[in-house]
Amino acid sequence: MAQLRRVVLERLMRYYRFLSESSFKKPPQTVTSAQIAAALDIDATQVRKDFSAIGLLGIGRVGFDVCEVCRAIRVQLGFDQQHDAILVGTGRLGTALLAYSGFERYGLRIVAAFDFDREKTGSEIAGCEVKPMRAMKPFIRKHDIKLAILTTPRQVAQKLADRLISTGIKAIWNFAPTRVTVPSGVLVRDEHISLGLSEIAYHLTHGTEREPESDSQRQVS
Amino acid sequence: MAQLRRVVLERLMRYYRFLSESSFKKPPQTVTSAQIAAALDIDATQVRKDFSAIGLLGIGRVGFDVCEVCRAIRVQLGFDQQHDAILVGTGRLGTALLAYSGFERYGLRIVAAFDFDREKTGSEIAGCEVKPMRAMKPFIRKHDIKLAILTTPRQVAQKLADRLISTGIKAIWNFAPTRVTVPSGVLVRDEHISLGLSEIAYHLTHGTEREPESDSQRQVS
DNA sequence: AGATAAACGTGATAAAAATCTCGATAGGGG
DNA sequence: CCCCTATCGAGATTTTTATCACGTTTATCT
Repeated sequence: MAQLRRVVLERLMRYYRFLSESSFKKPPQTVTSAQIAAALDIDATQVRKDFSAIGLLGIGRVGFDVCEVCRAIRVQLGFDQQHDAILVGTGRLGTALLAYSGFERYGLRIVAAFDFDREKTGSEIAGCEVKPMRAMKPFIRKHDIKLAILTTPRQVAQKLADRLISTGIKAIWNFAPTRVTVPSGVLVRDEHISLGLSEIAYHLTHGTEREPESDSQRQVS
Repeated sequence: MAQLRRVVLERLMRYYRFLSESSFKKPPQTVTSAQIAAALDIDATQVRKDFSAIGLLGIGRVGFDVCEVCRAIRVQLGFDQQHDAILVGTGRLGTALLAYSGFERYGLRIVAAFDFDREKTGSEIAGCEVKPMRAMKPFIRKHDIKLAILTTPRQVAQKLADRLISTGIKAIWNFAPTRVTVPSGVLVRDEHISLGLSEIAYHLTHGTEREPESDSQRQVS
């Protein structure tokens, strides 16, 4: 199977969330591409193409089996496998992520948190132990951790990323408000909330006068 | 000037952050498109095209004036104007956003927070008063608020969005883990962190075997 | 001053993403 | 049983986004 592109992965996630939350799991447990398309504001053809890309076939006049779709997405995105992660930086955002229980359904479990601050180490946040930074390297090695969630201040983000990678981390989910550079073979996903602000500020500043050709709902993501 | 597309706005934000943080503001205060390109992993031509789109011209053999670039981006993205926002839902993520002081430089100020929880109302979070939900409508009207930051649980997000819009809100920055549907003329920016998880989980599950055609650094977002 | 080279602006081109079109398939009603 | 139509699959097309190619501008060196 060909490499799935990022846009496809993100749409798969959207389909998955929609189908998990929706009432389509009641009998007859089928959904059409048009229904998904309408709910998520995506073209129906696009939905079918994405499904086709992960080997899902629908049936004419019926649609797709919801359970089968969810299962296929789980397999593709690896939600069935348990991924243990550590979190680095227990500021407010780090704390919020530790407390968020929604990751478990995607196979993600945060097994430890690390911080420089002596005041914090030793305590627990949302049932997760906060350890001192010097304990990080042995912990990663011992538990063979592959993913780190970076929620530190901007100034130390790159330095910590380097440290994480030298210890064997293969993916970094970066919430620090700066870009992090990594060698090939390691994945970084920068989650800059400030990018969203560019669109919002622009919209508020330049008013609502977009081309009025469409009266449909306006949605971005 | 033509409508700027979302990808362009996001890149402008990245340029702005990079130039604000960087040392290019020292004399001679110039930067070349190639320098920006290298730092942000964007093609240099793209940088020049984006600058050209907001009316910025560089000079051959020199590059661009850093101050002028920053000013132009600020003007385009409206960072010079003050945008007052309210925050709805003072859970952990809401609290983290209230405490984040980085928005001010983009002209965004959170002037009040609202919550259903009687325990929280009346208190202050990071210097921002938490008010009861029934005070929301009069507050929006009185202060002519145009932007709301939505950090509620999934179940109430749509209902509150509807309420916000009926009161005159023109843009919603949605951090609730669900999609929010709005009428035309209102902007929603959904900030789903779980979308990032799709890419990370896929990478961890399917290993690092991407096409090895490029030995450059791997960076997304 | 003229040669040189770094950097720009922009039209042309390529690649990626989204959308359209249409023949095929399969339930449901007569 | 056969028609009708909702739905699918996938090739063709369009739109958007990114990259290339190349002529122009401008500081620096001799």
